[in-house]
Amino acid sequence: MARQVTTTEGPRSKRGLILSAAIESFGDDGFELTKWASVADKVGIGQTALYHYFESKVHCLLTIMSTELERSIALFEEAVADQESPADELRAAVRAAYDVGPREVLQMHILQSHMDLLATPRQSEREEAERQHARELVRGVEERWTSLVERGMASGDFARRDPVQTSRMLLAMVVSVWRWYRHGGPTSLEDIRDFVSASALRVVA
Amino acid sequence: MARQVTTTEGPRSKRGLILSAAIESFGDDGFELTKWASVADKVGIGQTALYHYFESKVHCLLTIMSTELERSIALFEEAVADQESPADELRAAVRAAYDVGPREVLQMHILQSHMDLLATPRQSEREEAERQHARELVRGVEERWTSLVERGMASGDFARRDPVQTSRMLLAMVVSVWRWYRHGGPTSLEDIRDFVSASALRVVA
DNA sequence: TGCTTAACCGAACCGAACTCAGATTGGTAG
DNA sequence: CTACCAATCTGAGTTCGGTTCGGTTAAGCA
Repeated sequence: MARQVTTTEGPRSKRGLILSAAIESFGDDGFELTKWASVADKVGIGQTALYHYFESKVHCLLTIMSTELERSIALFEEAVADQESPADELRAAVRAAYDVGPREVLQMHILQSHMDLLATPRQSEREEAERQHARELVRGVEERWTSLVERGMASGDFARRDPVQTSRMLLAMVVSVWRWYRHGGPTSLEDIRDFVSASALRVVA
Repeated sequence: MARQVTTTEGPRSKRGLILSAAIESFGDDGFELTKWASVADKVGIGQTALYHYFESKVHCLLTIMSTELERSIALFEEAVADQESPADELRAAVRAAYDVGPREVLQMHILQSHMDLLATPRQSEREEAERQHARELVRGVEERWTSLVERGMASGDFARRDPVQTSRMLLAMVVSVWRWYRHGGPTSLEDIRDFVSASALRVVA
């Protein structure tokens, strides 16, 4: 019964507003705790209007996750390019990972908290497509970190070890922050970034 | 409207069976995807009988999380005790973290996937109590790792850095595994344990 | 001015967690 | 052996929130 869901953005589309509202609610209160209807309220439309833009609450969540993954990859690519050494690449990658505003903090938090949603297939076609897409992006992130590590090992800058496991450790350190970090909290992102950066370099040493 | 929920185990109590069934379902299929009623089916009781043992589906989840946290702490304590050096303590702690059977793998997976549930208060009193308890246990885990790190820094075995941030990095590496590891998968827990152990030592170097 | 279609809505639907008002059952005291 | 109490369990609802149905409104455009 494939519902009609607008995929191209019209001029008076509220898709962006819905996404922003959802990111705030999902990020602050949690996905399960936020009522889908409350997102509609925040935007100022009826609940059913949401289904003009997203097939379901989960579809909206998956969209948020994909968006954030795409942004992360883009920033990673940009940061890593034109670096002198693998060590510089690693530093740049970590720096890029924490080059975020309040909104991206929430998005990363949402992403990390619902990663396991990507593991099991979805009933609806559109949701499943979005899930596959997000999965590919996650894969892309992992591959980029792994190949960064491999470059470092090849050049002799990093110690030779299993590059997949190594990149997993690095990624674990980098993303773990989003589980507890809150914008405006006691620790600054700069401090975190520097600490993670230094730790990461020691892991590949 | 506090419902009567048995807290002491009677001889014909099915609490343990329910927990086992729930761990399997929550772990394999995910908490949100498993129908609470299906857990009742698995045990062979009516859906409503569940409420004799747990106030809600979430209460059951929180109980599983607390149980696993208690087990982890106990094993940590046992492992760390009587070690020669802080480095040995660290090795022992990592070893203990991966000293698990199939059931504990699922429990750790469930625990890690729903950590953020501990962040926001619950409506029901009993759920809230269980949540606070789990929160305290998490705090306990963090404190133990931090104090391990502090001991190492004090003795000069570990480099002097922020012990809280350091322990966060270590913990991130150790627990990140439970997000992707599945019992019977391609990588053995021994390999993982050794790799994490070595990486952890480099982080504190 | 009519036509198309993105955008929207009220009312109804439905599934799954949960409540209610009792019924069994097994151990135990008399 | 019987009466009784507490633990254990149940079928029949209720609730709540995401979702569907069957349309209406309004912006852009020939």
